[in-house]
Amino acid sequence: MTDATATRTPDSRPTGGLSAQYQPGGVEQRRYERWVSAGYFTADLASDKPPFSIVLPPPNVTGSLHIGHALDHTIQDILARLKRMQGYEVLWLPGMDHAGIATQNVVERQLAAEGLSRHDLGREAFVERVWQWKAESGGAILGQMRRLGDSVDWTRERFTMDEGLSRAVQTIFKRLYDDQLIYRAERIINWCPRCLTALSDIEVDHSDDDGELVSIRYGDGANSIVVATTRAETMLGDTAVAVHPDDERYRHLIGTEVELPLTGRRIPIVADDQVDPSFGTGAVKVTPAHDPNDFEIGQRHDLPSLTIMDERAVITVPGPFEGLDRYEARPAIVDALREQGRIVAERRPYPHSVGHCSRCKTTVEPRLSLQWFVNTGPLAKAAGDAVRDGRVAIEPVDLAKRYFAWVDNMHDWCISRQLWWGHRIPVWYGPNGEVVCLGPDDEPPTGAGWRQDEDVLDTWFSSALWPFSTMGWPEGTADLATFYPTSVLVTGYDILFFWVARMMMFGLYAMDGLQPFNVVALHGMVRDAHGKKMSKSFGNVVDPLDWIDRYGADATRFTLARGANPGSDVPVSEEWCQGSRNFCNKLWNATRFALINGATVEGSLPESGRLGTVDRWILSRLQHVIAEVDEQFAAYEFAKVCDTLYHFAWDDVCDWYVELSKPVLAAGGAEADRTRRVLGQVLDQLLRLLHPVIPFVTEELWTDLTGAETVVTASWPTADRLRIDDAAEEELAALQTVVTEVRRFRSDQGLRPGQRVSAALTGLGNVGIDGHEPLIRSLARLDAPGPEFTATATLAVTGGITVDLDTRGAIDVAAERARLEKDRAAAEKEAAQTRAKLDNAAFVGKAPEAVVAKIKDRRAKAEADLARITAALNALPSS
RNA sequence: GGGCGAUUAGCUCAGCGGGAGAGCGCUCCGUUCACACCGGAGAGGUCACUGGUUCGAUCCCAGUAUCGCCCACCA
Repeated sequence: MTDATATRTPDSRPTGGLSAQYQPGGVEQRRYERWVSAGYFTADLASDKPPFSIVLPPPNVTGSLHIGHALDHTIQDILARLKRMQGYEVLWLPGMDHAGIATQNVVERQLAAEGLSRHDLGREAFVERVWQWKAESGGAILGQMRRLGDSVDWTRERFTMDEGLSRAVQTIFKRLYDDQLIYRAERIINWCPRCLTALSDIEVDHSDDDGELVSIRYGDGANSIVVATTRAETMLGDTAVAVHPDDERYRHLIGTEVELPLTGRRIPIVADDQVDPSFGTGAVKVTPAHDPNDFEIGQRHDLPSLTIMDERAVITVPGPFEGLDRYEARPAIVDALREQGRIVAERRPYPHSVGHCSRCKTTVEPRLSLQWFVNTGPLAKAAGDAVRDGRVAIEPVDLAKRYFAWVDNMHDWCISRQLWWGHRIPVWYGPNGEVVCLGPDDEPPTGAGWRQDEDVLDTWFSSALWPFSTMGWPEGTADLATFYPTSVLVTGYDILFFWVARMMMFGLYAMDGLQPFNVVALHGMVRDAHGKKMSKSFGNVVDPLDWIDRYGADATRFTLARGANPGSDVPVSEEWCQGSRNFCNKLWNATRFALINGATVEGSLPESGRLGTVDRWILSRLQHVIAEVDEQFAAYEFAKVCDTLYHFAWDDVCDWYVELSKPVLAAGGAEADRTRRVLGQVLDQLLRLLHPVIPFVTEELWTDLTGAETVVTASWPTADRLRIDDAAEEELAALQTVVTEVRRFRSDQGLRPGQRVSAALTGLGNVGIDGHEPLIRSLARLDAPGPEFTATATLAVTGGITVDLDTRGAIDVAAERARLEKDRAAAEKEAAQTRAKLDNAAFVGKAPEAVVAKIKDRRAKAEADLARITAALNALPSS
């Protein structure tokens, strides 16, 4: 012991004698650096262990890790550390995402603060600037991961814009292009007039906004028709009015033309099934260039598409509205129409669903535009089938429904973005309309007039390759051969569509049908103590570093893991984090106690036959806990793992086993030696079990306890059936009941804990704990009856055990009577209930035998209790 | 407009066909030599509502109400 302590600072040592409190700060930093330098986290390709691999969902290089990342990383680290201990060769591959639009926005905002725009810098200089920013921001994120304790393989760190990953992007782009799964087309896409780029469908958030529904008369006299719209400004681009073919009101107008107000243009009235006759007037204005529905109608009827706004949603139609923004144009046009008497009805407010850019919240403008798309049909089919046929399991299974709903109804994916930060589309256009898609090793065409496509790819395009691009694809690397498919993907359900589905599509496509992961373990979002979403505006955001600074990484991790039920959101609060900190401290002190008292892991564990009940009991409990925790881990039930270990550590080990061991250790001798060995064993195993969740404090304690190098690579405990001891567990349960009953009596009687009371215990032999009378006396603070012993109170404990106490007038008879009467009422109720059940022939006839037997036991116990309590009541002196 | 989920102690949540649980909070007692980031004892719930199935329902089924989430091109 003294040898081991010599090299440590006193206040970070459990046995240092100074600190009764665990100080995480220094320990965590020191331990982490040692783990990394020792190479514990580096996956070894030469290993003959079975592989276990996880790729870290790459955080965006924008900004820093938030508490949601901390949850995501904690869960992955738990799995990585668990599997490492279970004998797998673990690869947990870290990295970051360039996060195209998000990062570009951040840097553009910085530039704006300097009064510059990206155009002032030019493309090359701007991209250079983003790289600089990435260097700073990325470094901060890596630092945070170290603070959390992430056991990632730093030698394999990747970035989505790395050389290698860029090759992967270009390779798969070309392959998809050659397979005609990528195409360029003019389509209605979601356009953000602020970010000035196209967006995919899932980058648009819909919300109900207040608008105005105006009804406008097109044409004059008998041939006029009234249309309703929330977007009056788009009427400048109308090229038709559509009605339902069966609508009697308008049948006579189909095929005729009306004059479009304010424009002097005449537009046709067409019949289309898509029109709902019951909505509004049953007549729809058709603006093919600015509405996805209208675009489809336009296609069916061969209507022209008139683009009336530029990329900033400013009206470009020559005339009085030219130069007006869409929101300025709307009232201006309504006013103009009103002047002409064409507004026949207005409804305001009129709430309707409007799409917003998920990045900047600007209202999206549907826009006809030439973009690149992925033909998702065959890819999505494969992605759905892989889950349907069980090759990929989604945990929890409920969320698979959402997954299917998405992949089975997927639209083509718009992948081009009018940004500068990202993977440039590897397509070149020639002077005579040539289009060439280049692979990574192809030389760009030379000669006058050739130019590369200006656009970059959706950031999720490269993310979709992450599980294999990070391992060296398209080269056939050893990493791929060993670690692909990855074992499990851990991520939040919020990016099931953004990322998971797309990794499935591209993984199956690029890796010849091999899925990117075998299991998708989805967790929820971190929320505040009242289940509310965390948001900056609400002021309830938790910074994980703040908690790590004040309570330690272990406490932060435990708090998150403790709330992580599969698929459900995780509420956290500072109070709970304090509770987790307290738990770590409890372990610290329990181990300190053990070390002070000479607990050891040396030598073999004595056979059960040589151990006392208490030792056999705690070892038996330990086996149950190991088995439970294994099951819970296998089901990704991290909250339950934490709960199981928390209660075993605190209740069984600290509150009972340590207390019960004190008199044994104090007595010394061979039994004390055996208990020192058992105590060492229990803590050894407990600390291993806890290590995946709280790696730092367990490392510190375990290495002290065992003298071994590290718990990181220690073996995972296995449950030993032979140590399960039902008899010992029953005996301990009885012992605990006796002690608790006496304590309750003392508390009810207002007897101070220090006040000695002599008592006679009888009936302990009924449950085989007569040998433990000294222990019971010690825990319940009961003296042996002396020569002048007089029983003044009788405690009837379950199981036929009686405690006669000599309280010498200290007893409050009225209180004791009240207490006993309460107990009697409870016993009576229980007796009556069980009796009624057993008297019910239907129950006895139909219920399973075990249930009936259980009820019989309960009745017998209740009746025995009743008899004893009644006797005790009768024995009470009349007050 | 579809789909999914939730409703259990003051708060946040487990549980789930046969005796209502945890953490935190609350009350009382405590300077017992691992720990006051502690120990001991306790209070607190007709398990949303209404029906049904069953010997038996917090748990299964149907409906109702409230809340939440996801998806959606109804002008």
